[in-house]
Amino acid sequence: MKGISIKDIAKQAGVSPTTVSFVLNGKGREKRISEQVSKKILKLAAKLKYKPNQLARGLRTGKTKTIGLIVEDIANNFFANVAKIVEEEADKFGYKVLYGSTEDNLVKARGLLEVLEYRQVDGYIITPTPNLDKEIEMLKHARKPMVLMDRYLPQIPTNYVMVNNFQGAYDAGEYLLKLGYTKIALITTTSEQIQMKERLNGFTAAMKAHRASFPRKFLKKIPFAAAKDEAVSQIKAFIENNPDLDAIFFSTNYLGVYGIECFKDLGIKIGDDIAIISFDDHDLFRLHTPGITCVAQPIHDIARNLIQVLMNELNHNNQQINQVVLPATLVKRESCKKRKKATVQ
Amino acid sequence: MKGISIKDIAKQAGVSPTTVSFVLNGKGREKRISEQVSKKILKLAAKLKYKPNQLARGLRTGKTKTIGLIVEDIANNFFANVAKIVEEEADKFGYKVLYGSTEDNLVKARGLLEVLEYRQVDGYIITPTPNLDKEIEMLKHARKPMVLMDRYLPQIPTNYVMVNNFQGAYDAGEYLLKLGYTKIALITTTSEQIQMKERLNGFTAAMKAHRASFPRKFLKKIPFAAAKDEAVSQIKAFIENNPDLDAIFFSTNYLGVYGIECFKDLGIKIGDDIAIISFDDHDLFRLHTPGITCVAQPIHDIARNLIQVLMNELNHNNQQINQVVLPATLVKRESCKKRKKATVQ
DNA sequence: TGTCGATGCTAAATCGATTAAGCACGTACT
DNA sequence: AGTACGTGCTTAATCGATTTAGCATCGACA
Repeated sequence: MKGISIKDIAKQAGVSPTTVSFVLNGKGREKRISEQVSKKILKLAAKLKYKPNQLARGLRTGKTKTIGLIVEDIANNFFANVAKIVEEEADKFGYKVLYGSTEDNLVKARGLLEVLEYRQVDGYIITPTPNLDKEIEMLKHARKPMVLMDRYLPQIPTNYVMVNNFQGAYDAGEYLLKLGYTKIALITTTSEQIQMKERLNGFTAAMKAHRASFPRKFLKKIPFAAAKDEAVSQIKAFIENNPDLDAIFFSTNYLGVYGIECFKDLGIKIGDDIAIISFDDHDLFRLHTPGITCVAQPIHDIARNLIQVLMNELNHNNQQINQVVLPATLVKRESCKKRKKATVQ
Repeated sequence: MKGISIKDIAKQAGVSPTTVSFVLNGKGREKRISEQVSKKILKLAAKLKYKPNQLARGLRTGKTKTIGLIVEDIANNFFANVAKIVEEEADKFGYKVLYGSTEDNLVKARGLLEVLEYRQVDGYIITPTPNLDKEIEMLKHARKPMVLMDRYLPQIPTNYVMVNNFQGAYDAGEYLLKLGYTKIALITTTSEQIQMKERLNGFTAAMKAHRASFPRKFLKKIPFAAAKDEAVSQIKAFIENNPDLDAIFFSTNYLGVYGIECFKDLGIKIGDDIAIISFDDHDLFRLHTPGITCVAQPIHDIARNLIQVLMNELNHNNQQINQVVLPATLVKRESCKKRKKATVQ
């Protein structure tokens, strides 16, 4: 039942556990263990299928080779995809991943951080919830390797990897204008988090840059905490109260999904009756008829950079801060068509 | 930098580490530690923000309170959703989850199992890849708490939690027949895994039960290893070569997604020109226009049962085998309409 | 003959918790 | 007075690996 330990090998080889440890850690030469003894130990280890107990090793070395991944929702398309690549990339460096979803809830995030600390993870990849500042500050102060994703905390300089939210939203806004749309709404959340602010800013900037009007009433904020049904009915009401709209930009994937649901229920034809763009890509957007134009995040790059930045911290413990901002890509599909009269060239 | 240990508390409280351990483990009464001392220790622990080192605890007790979750693909809708609930449920029992994706690849699965063993996970939730029999057998032999999901290995009696694939596929087939479709194809994979076989069997059984014809040429198997583009083009070719088809049942979610893509490319109208049903539900299916009828798996129930079965093993180490088969639900949407002449009542 | 250095290995402490065994003291009971 | 028992705590071993310090042995060399 119990596993083979270094002691078992030592006994069978007629040497001390120390020697076994040296050899199995590749320090045979350095520690001047003879070739014969080394070979014997290596053979025995293979024969007995020795598996080093990572708990014992971790206890002694202080390194668990584990990283904690805190996402908003592992069942969400975007986070699930990032999680997958993160796991693959971490594996290349010999690290395993413990994950958890916060639902963007501060209490859950605190709980996760606490558990990860208990478990002595070596580093953290964190999607911060609102008001997580204190906890992040503490991790930073404790010099724990850490990198934020999807958003950052403006008050605290830390490593992060994100998409360029401003540019993505700007491109979306500009694209709609160039196609000739003039009455464009932005549907976003009430969340005060930086990524949402930047999407709002990017969109507004595009409107300004092209001297397009963006009246207050064309900005709809859905309470972040709203359950799905509530959100859908608010979006429906907004659409019905603004029949003159010709385009809508949804600032995040689930709002886009809700939006599609609303149009479906209301019998409004996307692409013909109204143009839409959503932040984030999704199978649903690609395969929907009509296809939904979107601002896609570079998921592979995000995940790879997350691990790269974290490994940098883990290995060199340098205090240089890495802030990676990756470009968003506007993926054009049929939900936005060229209007007859373009107002902007 | 270093954390507070039981020794630090002991020193400050002027007692031995043993006493501290007893109190913090709630064994104060049982071990006859006085109220005063208990209180003092509890206060100190709170004040110093003591976090027990799970490595040390695990090393001593042999329990890591960690479970390994091996899925086919964490980025896949179905697995991501299960993973989320698994994490939540495990958390209720104080367990954390280490995950990994196999891509249904034997070598990757072996690697994951090895790493999980190194890390001394207490139990396993496994989506077995083909030919993983030997490894599962070994885990079983070592009496490791384990439960399989999504599929099982017919040769090895183990715990598992699955949807009723036969019934799900049967219901789908029968439903199409009752709607009046007569030329129904099944698109599945070449995978020989049990869940796929049972879906095929269920579908065929429905055809037989209603004396409907199901010619060989209406069964299309897409090589499991096929990349997405290859799979899509094979499905396209199949559809074009069988213009007389009036309905198709896709045996798994990604095939259904590919199918939708094909129909979109080919300009065939789902619901009007052809009826389709897919196994597994998906946002995409719900929000597609027309909505895609599907055989939904009870994701919450699956995840809850997985944890329940595993906790049972972990706590009682009983050798009773738990095999849970949960009902699939046919979710009716617009991709299947009633034909004028029904051939079956 | 004595010292020095290299060679090849080992003893023992350590990481932080758990836990079996037991010690010292006080009280009660015969 | 002596025994027994209950109370309240401690000592020390243990889990399995890593790592520092150092012990023999041998040959070379003065």
